[in-house]
This record gives sequence, C-alpha cells and structure tokens, in this order.
Amino acid sequence: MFSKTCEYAILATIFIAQKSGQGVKVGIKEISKGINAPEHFIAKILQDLSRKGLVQSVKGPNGGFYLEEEEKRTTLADIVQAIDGDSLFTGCALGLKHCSEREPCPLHDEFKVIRQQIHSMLQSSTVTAFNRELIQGMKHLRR
Amino acid sequence: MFSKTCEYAILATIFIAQKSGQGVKVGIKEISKGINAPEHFIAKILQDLSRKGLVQSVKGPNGGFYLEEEEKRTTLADIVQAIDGDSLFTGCALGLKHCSEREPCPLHDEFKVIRQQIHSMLQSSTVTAFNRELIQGMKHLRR
DNA sequence: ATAATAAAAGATAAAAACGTCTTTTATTTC
DNA sequence: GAAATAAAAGACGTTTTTATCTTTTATTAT
Repeated sequence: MFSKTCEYAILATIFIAQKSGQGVKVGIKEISKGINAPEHFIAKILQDLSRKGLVQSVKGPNGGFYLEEEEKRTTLADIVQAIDGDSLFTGCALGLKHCSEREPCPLHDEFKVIRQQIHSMLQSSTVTAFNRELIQGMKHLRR
Repeated sequence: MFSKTCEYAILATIFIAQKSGQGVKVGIKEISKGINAPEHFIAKILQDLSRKGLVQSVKGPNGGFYLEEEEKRTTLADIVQAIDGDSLFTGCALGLKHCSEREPCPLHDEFKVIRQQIHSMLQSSTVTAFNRELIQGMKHLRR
C-alpha cells in the first residue's frame, strides 16, 4: 500500500504531532524509539519532510523536531503525496500506463471507487487527529 | 498496491483465460506480447502459477498455457494470495506488526473497511469474467 | 571562545525486487 | 529416432528500496 519509507514518515510525523501538542520538541532518538524504527533511516526521512516543509527542525542543544500550527493540519494524504507521490491516488491498479476511462483495465471501474475512499480517508486525517487517543493508549504507533 | 510480479500474474492469467475461452493454448511469446511484459520474467511467474495449480502448461510443439474448467473460476484474490501473500487482506496499513482490534494503529478502523472492499472486489472477479469485454475491446490488458 | 548537543549531509552497504540470458527437459511431428 | 518446438530450470545482472555509519554544520550553554 505505502512504501516502508512512507509508513515511517506517517508514524514519525504523528509522533512529533503528539509531542508538539504538548508544546515540546523531540529528537530523532526519541522518535525512533517511540515508533520503533531505525534511527538513521528516519533521520533521512525527516530531513526530507523538513525540506518539504511538513515538519520543522532546529539543530543543537534543546533542538529537535516539531510542528508549526499550520503543519498540525497536515493530512496523511499530504505525507503520502510527498513521499510516495500520487500513484496511489491516480494510478492503475494493474500498473497499466494507458488505463483510463476511455481504455480501462479490467479493474478500472471498481478500483476507482476504492482509490477515492483511500484518498478521502487520508485526507480527512490530520497528523494531530490522533493525539488524544494516542495519549490515552487507545491507539498505538509502535511497530 | 500489488507487486509488479503480481500485476503481471493477473494480466497474464486473464490473457490465458481469454484464449482458453476460445479453446486454444497460448505460448509465452504471445502472452508477453499480448500484455506487453518482459518475456522471460513472465515465464518465471507462470512457472510459479503452474506449480501452484492456477494454470496448466504443456511443453513441446503446440504446447503452451491454458486453464482447466476449474481454473477458469480462479479469482483475482486467489492470484494475489498466491503471489503477494495475504498481507494486503490482513496486514496493517502502517505496517505495524501488533496492530489489531485490541491495539489498533491510527488508521486501523478506517482501513479495515477499505481492506475488506479490496478483498471482495478481487474475490468477486474470476479470471474469465472479463473475456467478453476484452474481446469486444471494451477493456484492455496492454501496458 | 569552547565544549556539548543535535540535525544535515554524504558515503556505503545489504536486501529485495525486477529483469535477462543460457541450458535442460519434455513433447510432438516428420 | 531426429529435428523442431516450447516450457522448466538455473545462473546471472541491474535497479530500487531499505538500512547503517561517518563527517559536517548549526546552535546552545557555559
């Protein structure tokens, strides 16, 4: 569904969002422990998200990652778009380049509906949307 | 969504199904041209599908691939299961190993519905289901 | 200023996915 | 039974993805 990189990106950003909701920055070590993912790998991913303006970072003591108010309204769809591109939202289920309304693959019509549902699921979830449930232990991020 | 191998497997099997509907066997060259996929690669995939009893093959002159009556009722879900396993049908959207009703990830509830829809879409499509539309040019397999 | 901290950047490596080429085996036709 | 055909099997190569390690740069606190 998503690449591993994208899964990590979503988990890490939700983790940062949770901390940012509490007004604190968080370092890579804590993030990687919090979501149980390889430290250097998610460092790379966060560099990327940072460049793309989805998270903020500051170097040095008391540095770390956090979200601006605006970034707290980032949706999971935005993250997927940034990391995996929009193939999940627009691509053919069978990987046909020319698949379209005019030249549909066998799954085209059925898949169109599902694709749309996936998109709206991801678009209706901001990265902060899960803060309460995560803090209360009703939802989890650890792999 | 699916691995490339799985996409090829689905396309190739639907192609064979179409020919088998016309009572003829079909060789790898014709299949690979028909779905515009690398010849040796789909040969491997078909070997695998053959071992798993999803397609039949015979060697030598006038040999090729075809489907038994029973195999014409193979569903796309069967193929996905055989090639990619059932992670698409049962796995967590965010790749969490322990994600479950008891310990759900943030997307668990919403994704459960979508996963189920994907499964039933694939289960309700047999490999022969598209024969008519393919022959009439209303659906396509070429990449 | 200096030392400590933490992210950024770069290099490298391991694993998996994807793809190609060659040889072998089975079958058919002549 | 020899030649031709076509899949099976095996070896090999490339690319992408995933992961790790090291060095550099920016920031803070002393």
